[in-house]
Amino acid sequence: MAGAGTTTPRERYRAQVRAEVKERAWEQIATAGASALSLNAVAKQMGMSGPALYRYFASRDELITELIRDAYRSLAGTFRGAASESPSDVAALAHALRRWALEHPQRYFLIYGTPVPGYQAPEDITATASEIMTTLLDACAAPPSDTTATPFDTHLDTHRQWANDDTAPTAALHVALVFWTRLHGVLSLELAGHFAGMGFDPALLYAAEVDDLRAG
Amino acid sequence: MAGAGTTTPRERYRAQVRAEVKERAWEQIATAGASALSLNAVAKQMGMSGPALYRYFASRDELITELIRDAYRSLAGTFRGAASESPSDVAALAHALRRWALEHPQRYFLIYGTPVPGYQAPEDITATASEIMTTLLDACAAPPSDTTATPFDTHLDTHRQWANDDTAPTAALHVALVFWTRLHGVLSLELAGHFAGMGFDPALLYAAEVDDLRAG
DNA sequence: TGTACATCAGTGAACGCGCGTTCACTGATGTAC
DNA sequence: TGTACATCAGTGAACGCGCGTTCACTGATGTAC
Repeated sequence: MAGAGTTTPRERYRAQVRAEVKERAWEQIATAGASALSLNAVAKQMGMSGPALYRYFASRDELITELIRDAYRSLAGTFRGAASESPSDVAALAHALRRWALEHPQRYFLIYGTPVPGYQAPEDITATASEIMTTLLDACAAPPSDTTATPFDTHLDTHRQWANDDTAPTAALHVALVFWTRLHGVLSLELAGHFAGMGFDPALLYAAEVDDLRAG
Repeated sequence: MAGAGTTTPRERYRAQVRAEVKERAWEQIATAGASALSLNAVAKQMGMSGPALYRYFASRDELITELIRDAYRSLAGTFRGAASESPSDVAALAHALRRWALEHPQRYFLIYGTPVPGYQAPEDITATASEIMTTLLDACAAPPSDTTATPFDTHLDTHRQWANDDTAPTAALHVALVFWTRLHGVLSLELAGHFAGMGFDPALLYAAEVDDLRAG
């Protein structure tokens, strides 16, 4: 009966408390920004004393790193789900990305927001990050159409370390990159509120950019 | 001789100290992030006591707001300069933007980085922000070519509050917007370090996106 | 040119605060026989 | 089923820290006559 998947009640309890700590931490980040995240405040909100949390996280830094890890995993999961549901469908990935970003703006900003100088993500996180990129690249593998190669395309062709896939067509690399930068451009301005009061519908701009990915 | 432009030695001194405070503040932001900015630390670095700075700034918040104001003004100035040097040249604006962003990443992030929840910029700052947009729109006024209007174009045509210019062609609105979102997409990922180790040259990707603005 | 006064820059002490984190301890939960 | 022990969650006190900000004060700089 005993196996790797077995969990004792205590283990279950620990996991539960850890999860609640993270939840409250996200709430706090949403309210006051990531830099204002405080273990003591989280503890208070859970009706516990500050030091109690040190049973669950070694330090404030570990908690934040864990949140970043979760954010990446959450996006990777969303991408994986969308890709398996609609294979080779770049637009499906694009809309999954937008839905995810609007649903979890704090997660989005923790990943793509202002970097904190000197912070270096642990290896497993960068691994998740590149899994995300791989999923995207796979979806772009079927090139949209035969367009003539631009100078940047020829550059990309010989600078493709980032794609763990030597066989990917150059056009796919390019599409994956502009997918990333263009959609991120719309999303980050939208989420940061820079479109507030401008009048147009960001969703339509986003959709227009998605359409352009094929044509571009 | 006495006029609005006259400055007493004391006024000049005040302006000088204020400027140095801001300079040190930018350094501190570059080193540890905007949220770590502290009046006391700035004072110490200037060889002064903490309370001394209250002669020059009413509060820490006022200093930060002033930095944001300066950042916007700096970008607006850069844009104005580029636009007057090369009128109607969107690519010139694009490269001015990139140069500015690479030269002042902290300023860039203070404007376009993760927003602090609840912060509302004072009116004169939003005015500078829209001056920036106006400069951009002007440069886009000469539409690149006669392309067929997309659904988003027709949407934009009736949702153009943001353009203080009812006469701007719809195509110009669209170009200005994607100028903004696409270039911001590349820049913010680049400055945040998300291209690190990927191997390709961000400058070429940026240039390719600039080229696409005409074609798109 | 010299004196009397007002202005203002900067200091040091002090306030209250919340933070991260350590530590010795209590009490509850689980384990072994 | 009951007892003896080990494990572990959580507490409260304490530490040192740096923060923003106020206040009474000193000393230098500028102004008026």
